[in-house]
Amino acid sequence: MSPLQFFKCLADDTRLKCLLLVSQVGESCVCDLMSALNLDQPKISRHLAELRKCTILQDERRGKWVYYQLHPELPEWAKDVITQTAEQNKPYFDEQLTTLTRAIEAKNSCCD
Amino acid sequence: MSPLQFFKCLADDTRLKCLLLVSQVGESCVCDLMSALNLDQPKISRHLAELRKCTILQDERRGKWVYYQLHPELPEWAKDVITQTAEQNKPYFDEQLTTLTRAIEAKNSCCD
DNA sequence: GTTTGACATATGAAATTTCACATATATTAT
DNA sequence: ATAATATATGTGAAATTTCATATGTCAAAC
Repeated sequence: MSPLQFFKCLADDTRLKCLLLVSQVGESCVCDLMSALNLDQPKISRHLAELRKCTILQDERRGKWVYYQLHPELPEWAKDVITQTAEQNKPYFDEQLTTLTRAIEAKNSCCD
Repeated sequence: MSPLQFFKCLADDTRLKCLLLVSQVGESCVCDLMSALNLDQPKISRHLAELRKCTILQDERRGKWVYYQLHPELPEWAKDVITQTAEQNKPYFDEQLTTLTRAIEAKNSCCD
């Protein structure tokens, strides 16, 4: 993966937030990202597809749900960029992270 | 500077290469970047202006020439992203770096 | 003060990206 | 087999970004 392609993927608000959220919580299903970001389903899905095609995220179907996580073969430098960005820019996605974490913990997420 | 704005700036081939080159050689004038990247003047200039407006690069006029360097107030995480990317993706801009370095060393750059 | 060289910016066209909406697919439940 | 839920994708329009060309600005040389 070229650095240009990588940064193009990070250059969109929806994709960047999805990526930072997933990197912080480990994995997330589409519906939880939907409600955390308060966006409609096709929009989330399309952006996740782009991250998937670039081998930045990996998807895994479990029953009706699809879970996304950082792709295990993502180069180290790219992983570092993502985690560094997440750690140092909490205000950018803090609100969404709180919503997402709360949903996961309370098991009141869509995936019950 | 928001991470989104930052990554949007890196999401263009010309800007990313300019940035990686400048980060590797310390500073560079516009004309040397022009010849290293083999691009016309307005194109380079416009992209440098964007990096300048985002406080990623800093410009400094010295006589007829304008020199660009990483902005000293760039947040650490952002500096790290740039240097990490540069170190781990040499093939992406190696050819241009060689040309640029050679021009600077030989003092046969435009700025004699 | 006119010219020359280095760089910046204005402008509209072209290319790219994003979007909303409709529709398709996959899995589970009935 | 049908329905319901979760997710993916096709499509053309809208928004954004990039580009080429022309022109503007600034500093040094004459």
